[in-house]
Amino acid sequence: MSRPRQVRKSRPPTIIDVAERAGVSKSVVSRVMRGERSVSASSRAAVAAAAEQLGYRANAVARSLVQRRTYNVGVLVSDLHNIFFAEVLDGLYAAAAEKGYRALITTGNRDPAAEQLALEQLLELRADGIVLAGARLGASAIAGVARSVPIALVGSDLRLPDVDVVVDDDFRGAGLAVEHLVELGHRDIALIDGGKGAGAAERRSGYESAMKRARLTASVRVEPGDFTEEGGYEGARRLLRRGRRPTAIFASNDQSAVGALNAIQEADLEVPGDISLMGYDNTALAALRHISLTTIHQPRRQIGEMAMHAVLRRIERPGAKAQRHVLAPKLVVRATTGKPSGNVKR
Amino acid sequence: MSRPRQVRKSRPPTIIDVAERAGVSKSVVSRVMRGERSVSASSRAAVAAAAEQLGYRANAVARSLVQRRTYNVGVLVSDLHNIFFAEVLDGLYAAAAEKGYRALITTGNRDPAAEQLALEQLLELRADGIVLAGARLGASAIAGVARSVPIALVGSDLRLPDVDVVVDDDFRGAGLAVEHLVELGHRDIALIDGGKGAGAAERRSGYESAMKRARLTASVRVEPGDFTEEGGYEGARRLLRRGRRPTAIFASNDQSAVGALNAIQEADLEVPGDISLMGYDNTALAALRHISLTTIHQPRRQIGEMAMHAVLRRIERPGAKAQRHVLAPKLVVRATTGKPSGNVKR
DNA sequence: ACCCGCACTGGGAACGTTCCCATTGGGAAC
DNA sequence: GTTCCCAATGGGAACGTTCCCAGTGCGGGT
Repeated sequence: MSRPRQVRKSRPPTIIDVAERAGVSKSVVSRVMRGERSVSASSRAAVAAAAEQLGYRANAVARSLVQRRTYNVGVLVSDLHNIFFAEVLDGLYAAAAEKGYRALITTGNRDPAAEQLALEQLLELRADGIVLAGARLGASAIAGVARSVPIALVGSDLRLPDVDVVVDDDFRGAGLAVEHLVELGHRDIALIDGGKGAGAAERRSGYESAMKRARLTASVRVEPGDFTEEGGYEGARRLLRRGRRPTAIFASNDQSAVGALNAIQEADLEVPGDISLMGYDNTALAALRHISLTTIHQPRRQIGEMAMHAVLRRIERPGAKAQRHVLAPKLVVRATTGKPSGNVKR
Repeated sequence: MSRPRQVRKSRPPTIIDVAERAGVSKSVVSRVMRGERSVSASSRAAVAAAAEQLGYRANAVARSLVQRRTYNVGVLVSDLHNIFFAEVLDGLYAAAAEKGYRALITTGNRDPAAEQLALEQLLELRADGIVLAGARLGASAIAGVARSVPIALVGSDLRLPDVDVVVDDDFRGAGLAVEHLVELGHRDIALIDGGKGAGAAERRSGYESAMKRARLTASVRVEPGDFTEEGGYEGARRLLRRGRRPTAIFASNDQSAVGALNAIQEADLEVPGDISLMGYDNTALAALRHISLTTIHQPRRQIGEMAMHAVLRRIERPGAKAQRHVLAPKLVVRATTGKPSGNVKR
């Protein structure tokens, strides 16, 4: 009368195990799990009890297969080190959860080949939609994917058919920065450029255009940079060395503004006493009390939310057209900007 | 003779579509896709061509169902804003990719309930293993999950059966900090504590123990803090206000060190001329030229790699026992530490 | 007493793979 | 020329769900 030894490594319980234990058919279990009504109270209770006892957990893989959808939205982030994306991810997450989807994050670690691979994997996993945050992928690669799955872009302003794009209005943001400095009385405002970085071109032309509006075309100065601390440092050093030095520096992002801050202090100048300084992005860096940088805020969380909404909308209405969403930046005044000092002739 | 209008929205091609077009059976296609040999060169070519033409992409969902494994490792990160985890994720990713697994990141946004939910979802997705990075989940919740899937912890030093843990040796790291300061000649070394933060307790006792070894028990001073900039600021202010001020401050993490730096400068003291300052973690913050903080480096990337290896090992050898892995921290000397000034009596 | 409708239930097909087994044909070995 | 083996192939079952359709039984309206 020896019982058969249970040798097999126990598999997770299935809907059928639950059905047997509850004394109903698998259909009833399925209905209970999905919260359908038209199940008698007694069946419902029996199923709930059985599931609880067995530690049953729905198998999303099987469900996805039969439903031909996963309720997963893939998010491909170019760089998890970039604090900028953290808050965007918050928005993406929140928006996905609200509509019953999961966001799954992957990254290519700033390597285009790895990014391409990660994208491919998302496709194999049959993500219902994809958000590309700061992707370094080629336009053709993106366009190819866009034909088979709804896709939204954050942080890169490619204009492709069937691709949603969510961007901050960088042109306007740069304008806000210049206007703030002009209002304080600055006329000599230099820009430390962002090179090929995302949004750098828009920020540059926003700067130039605002300078023109303020009739300061003559004092426009664009110093090369690359969105890094090092680039900001070198750019500022060049600006301070040459002839008449500007009374204000507008760095294309916070990172390079911190580099510039360093160069300014090394030159024994005070901020904002001798020179005003602005950044862009309002990252955690700018908020540090020790730095306290006046900067332009992008509604990062909202950017994430909009991107997710765009994708979900096209998942649920396959015909819908992709759009371009532009969000408004905001000025954040902190301690690095002030009136120009009197000892500079005006 | 009207052809039937193709109404159905085109589904992604399956292995069967490819088989028909290539004129072989689905089995052959499957073998080609998996790179098995024992397929004739001609079949292989025909399949490759057909797949290419149709834009076929393997369906990971169906594969996972039949293989009863997904080759996904779920990574639950408590807080994507914490730059500390970015590099850990690099390591996790690299290690996973190397062994043919994918890492899927999710987060609970520092909310325990949301974390619990995210964990549940990972389980439903049938992740083959799970890494919890800085999780705020209860020990019992973790222990429960650990019975059904290999799991590794990073950043929280819970001792649970069947759970791998990877931690930096914080006790030793704090010792390194104190030893560095003692070597420079400091005797009055205060600690700004990390409260309940991860690793804070170990760092505190490491500090106390190292002070004792240096026969400086009498000058041990532990000032409350909480790993935030604000906490560091307030802590340093209290330290500077009271009686004899320390010649060196060791803040439990970089964030609070930056706060302390601010308080020190507000008090018109020079670093390291009047007072030396150390942090812990070697975050990007510490490396900023403008801050240039002497600190303790944790091998973050390696932490990630080890955690992933631990999980993969137990995925592939289900019997294997979980372990506790302790990694060695390293001293990084920058500009905020120096010899104590002469005008303080020794 | 009959029929209709409704609430509830159960069984089978399908989702797109992989895995296993059976079958085929041709070349090598004798 | 026969036998044997192996490379190559094809077909069916299985994975764990959902969805659809066909019952079943019971109550109420006529």
